[in-house]
Amino acid sequence: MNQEEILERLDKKGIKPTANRVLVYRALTESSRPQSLSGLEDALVTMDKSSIFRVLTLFLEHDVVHGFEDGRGVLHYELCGSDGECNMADSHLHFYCESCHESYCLEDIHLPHIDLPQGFTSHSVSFVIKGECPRCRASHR
Amino acid sequence: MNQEEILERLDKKGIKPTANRVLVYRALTESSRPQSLSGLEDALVTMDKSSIFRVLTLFLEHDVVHGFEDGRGVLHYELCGSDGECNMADSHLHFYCESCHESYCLEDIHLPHIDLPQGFTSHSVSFVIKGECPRCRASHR
DNA sequence: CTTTTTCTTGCAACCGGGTTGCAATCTACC
DNA sequence: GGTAGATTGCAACCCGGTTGCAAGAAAAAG
Repeated sequence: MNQEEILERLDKKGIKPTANRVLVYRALTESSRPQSLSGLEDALVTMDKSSIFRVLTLFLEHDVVHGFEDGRGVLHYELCGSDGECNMADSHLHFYCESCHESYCLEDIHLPHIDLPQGFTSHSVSFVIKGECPRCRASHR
Repeated sequence: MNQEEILERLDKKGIKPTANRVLVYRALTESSRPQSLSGLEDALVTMDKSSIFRVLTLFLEHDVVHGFEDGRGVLHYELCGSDGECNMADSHLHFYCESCHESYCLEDIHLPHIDLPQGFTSHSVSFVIKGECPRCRASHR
């Protein structure tokens, strides 16, 4: 994704494209997997942790990215594919590798529908499978 | 559950029943819902946080309790029902109330089976629905 | 083009859950 | 009772996340 496309995407989501915001967006596009705050800190040495955090918070509010927990309490951020309104309902499963600490989107597996007992209201769903990814499995065998 | 039963349960799991361990166990039985470390700190003012933590860690290792994350990165502990070997496979869903920060066991809803893509190995599953519990829903309406 | 206002950023400090080193205490066994 | 090992409390630390603040950059007003 080139500079033009990034600027356009941020504009569509209603975000003023500062240099840092473009940097964070680019770092996310350049990674094939979702990134955590600390992963982005390593990738963006010019930026302060708090600045990255604030950009990510802004991105979350504007549905530029989605966040999910990796099952240890660490938030991972993935770019939202859609251009306009984003439909969280048909969201997919994530896998967290306990060996390399990377997370994976399992796009093909979408979240099962759950009927909650009477009185419970759902705001969001956290569903992550933890284990070992193919890469790590291969490397230490 | 009385003192006798607690001692017996700990013994069956291979844990020497010190006073503190019994205290933690009792606190867990007396709560109808899973507890977090900080919840137990409030309930057990005589014990130090680190002691509670070490007891819980021991309990986890001996399958006296199970832990799950509430979707904010905080671990909640629930007593394991079984006396002997505990079968994590038929584990159930949890609900976390974002309003009162309590978690609920939805015993009736067990985790769906997921077929992972080739090469991925699952060690554990983290599946929590976040939202508002009946109690909170009722209280602010 | 300068001034004013607003937004954005880096720094440092803080927060809370979790974790550890260590010395003091307790327990079990001789 | 005396000693070895287990258990505990305290203080300190770790790490991800978060905030207050003052400096710097950008946009709006004059």
